[in-house]
Amino acid sequence: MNDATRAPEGAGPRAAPPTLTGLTTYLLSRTGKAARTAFAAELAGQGMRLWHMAVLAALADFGPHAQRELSVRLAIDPSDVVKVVDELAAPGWVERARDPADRRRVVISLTQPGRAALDGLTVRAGEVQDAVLAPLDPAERRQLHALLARVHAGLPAGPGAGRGRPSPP
Amino acid sequence: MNDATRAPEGAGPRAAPPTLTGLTTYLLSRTGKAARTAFAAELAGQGMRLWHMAVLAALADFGPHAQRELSVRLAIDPSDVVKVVDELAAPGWVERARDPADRRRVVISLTQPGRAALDGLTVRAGEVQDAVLAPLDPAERRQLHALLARVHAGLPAGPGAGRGRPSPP
DNA sequence: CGGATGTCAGCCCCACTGATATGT
DNA sequence: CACATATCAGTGAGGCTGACATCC
Repeated sequence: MNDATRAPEGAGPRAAPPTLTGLTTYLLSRTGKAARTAFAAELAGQGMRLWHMAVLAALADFGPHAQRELSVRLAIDPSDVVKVVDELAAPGWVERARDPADRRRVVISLTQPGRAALDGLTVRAGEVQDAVLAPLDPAERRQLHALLARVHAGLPAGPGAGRGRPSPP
Repeated sequence: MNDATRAPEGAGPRAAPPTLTGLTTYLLSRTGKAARTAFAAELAGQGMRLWHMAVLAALADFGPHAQRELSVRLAIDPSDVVKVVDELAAPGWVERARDPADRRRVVISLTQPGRAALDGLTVRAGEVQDAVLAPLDPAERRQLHALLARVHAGLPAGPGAGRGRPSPP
């Protein structure tokens, strides 16, 4: 913002620009990406991806879902749900079954091994979180969590909702 | 975590799983992605991308950079710096010049139009941020910002740092 | 609605060129 | 000083992945 025409080589060449770090959304995006990447790497070691855990969590918390319900709840594209469920069904962590009441619907439900797997993943997630939030003490972590929860609750809707996607006529 | 084997379909089919929302890193990732996506959409309307603004900001805050310095500071791959600088140079927002002292180095500097463009983008970013942080009052926003700044400062390093990049011998 | 396929952007790795520094 | 070698900056091509659009 001033006449910083000098190149401050000795003044920290790897510091991020204040113009960016002054934006909370930038920090949000950066830290969020770091957290996501770190945990994705953790999952990759077990041949899994983030959506896999998300689906397991949704099934554990809310019981069986139709695939479309999963896509709505997790804000994931319906096209992509197929593969994720496929890959979760292969090791037997979820099961596809026809809804007895409405045989058109395919209901996905969590199996016991699936629940056990989710528990393991949750532990891993906690470890990664501990590393990411290392600079904060417990009280601050609770504070951060509470604030983020409110921001998260205020988010419009799924993935394409942040964009200019008004209700179609 | 408990015996939530009941399927509360009628209890909010678009609520996120508590197993996930209980993780601060999940909220971080989610809100961060929302912020990033929203602003990226804003920039897309002007034919720009996020890295464009990042480069402009780095140049404005710290003065001219060699491309490699940009790549280090912004944690962006050197290969990708080329295109970004290319696209910023096209409208005349930045200028390339060979360093006379070391002709390997190409020094990028911000032009006046570039600075003006950055100012405009900063305003847009503020608007998007205002929308994202709508649920929080000013004091809470400051709190959130301070916490995120500390987390951000504690992040390992650039892009490949989260992954398995041990120190070479 | 479930499912398959294709496109597009972002991120990253690698190989190549030219300039510089270093060693004999 | 000349020449060979190692090192580093910039550049381009390509691969992998996640998000989204389309069609059956």
